[in-house]
Amino acid sequence: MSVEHTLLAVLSFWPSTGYNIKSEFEHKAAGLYWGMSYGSIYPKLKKLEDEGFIYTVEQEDEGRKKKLYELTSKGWEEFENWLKVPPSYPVIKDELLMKMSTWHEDMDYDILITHLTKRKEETEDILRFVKEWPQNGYSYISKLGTLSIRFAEMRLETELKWIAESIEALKKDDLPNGQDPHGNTEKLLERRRKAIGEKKEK
Amino acid sequence: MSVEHTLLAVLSFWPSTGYNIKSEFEHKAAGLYWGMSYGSIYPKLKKLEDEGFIYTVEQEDEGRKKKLYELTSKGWEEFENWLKVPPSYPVIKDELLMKMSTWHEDMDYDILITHLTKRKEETEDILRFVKEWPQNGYSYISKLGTLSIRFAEMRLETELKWIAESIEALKKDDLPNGQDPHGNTEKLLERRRKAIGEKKEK
DNA sequence: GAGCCCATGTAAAGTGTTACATGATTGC
DNA sequence: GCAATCATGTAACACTTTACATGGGCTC
Repeated sequence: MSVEHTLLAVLSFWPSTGYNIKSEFEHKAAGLYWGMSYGSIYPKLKKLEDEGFIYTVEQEDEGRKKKLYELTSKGWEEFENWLKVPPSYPVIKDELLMKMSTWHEDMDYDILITHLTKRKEETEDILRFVKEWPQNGYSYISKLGTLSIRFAEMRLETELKWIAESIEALKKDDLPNGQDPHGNTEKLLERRRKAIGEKKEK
Repeated sequence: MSVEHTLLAVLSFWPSTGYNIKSEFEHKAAGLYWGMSYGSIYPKLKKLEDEGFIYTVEQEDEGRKKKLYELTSKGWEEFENWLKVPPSYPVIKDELLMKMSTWHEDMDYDILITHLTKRKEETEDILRFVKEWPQNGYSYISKLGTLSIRFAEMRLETELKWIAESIEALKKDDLPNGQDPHGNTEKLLERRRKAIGEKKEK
């Protein structure tokens, strides 16, 4: 029931519309929140309303009609009970790590360096945002929110450090030794060459 | 097509069975890989075989009958083309951060400390595994695999550092100031109390 | 009046997990 | 002989995204 609880959590800050929730999640703040599409948000909001966790505060004052949702007492209770449940361990899907750790020696390292460089730029962008966010003067960030953001900051900085080290190592071809007790590196290259019918280069 | 490519990547190391792939992913190595269930693995392997990316090497020598899958030349090609595609930015779903940043001041901090402590233990377990893995003498880890593991190590150590700092801050009630230009903290507590009909404590 | 952002919603397609069924072999 | 592990597979369910439909207001 995680999407529902995320919605309750967002609504705990202040009453919001479905559209608004989506935009809040758009810049998704470096892993603090994760994205949701309208296709999940609107039906879930309706469901939460049907079940009595939230209610609509119709708004028409600014010309546009929109549906503001607010938590009911049942909604607050559900939200707070969810807060008390020990969180499950985070899931990280990092394609770069997957690719890097399955990269093989007949594949040009330069392409990998390109991937790392792209990642570096993206991470720098997010880090810049994360650093400015708690000082922009208008966003609401609670004391504990600041602690969470501190984590994002530390994590992103660690990542940049690792990227720099990795690019260095790749450029100098100064890579650490792996662990290959059964000569797998060679076997892999042989299997590959046999399969694609290539003769050994170098 | 990400699950498919993950399967090709795993098979690039050596021919494997569906069962074997699942076990490889079981300890999922700190975010380097992510889990898959039999319900995805077996149908996808069949699909990949039908499409000519992998083929079966029937095995019956050890009593048990199992289906070893190996990459075809088309499979190697597809795998390597996938390696060349710039990876998308990682998705992190961290419920602890979500809960922490939406925690409010009428919720007992002790529970949050419990969550952090649990997370600390889980992270320590994984870190221990990650550190021993490249030195256990039997696992195959390529040079680039070692670099990836280095990242996992750094990330986990950063996390532990942040957890320690956060627990300290919570215990001493020495939290950083947030950013609250519109008095949202108070508004939130008022909305909540109004909703659940509680009078202000403290 | 064209294009863009605000705003709500749905149907179909895609993707994945859970739970079960089945059966052989190994270790105690 | 019984439990655990090895091994393959599927059907039903859950969950999400994609793509579309709709319409008002704002700005140039």
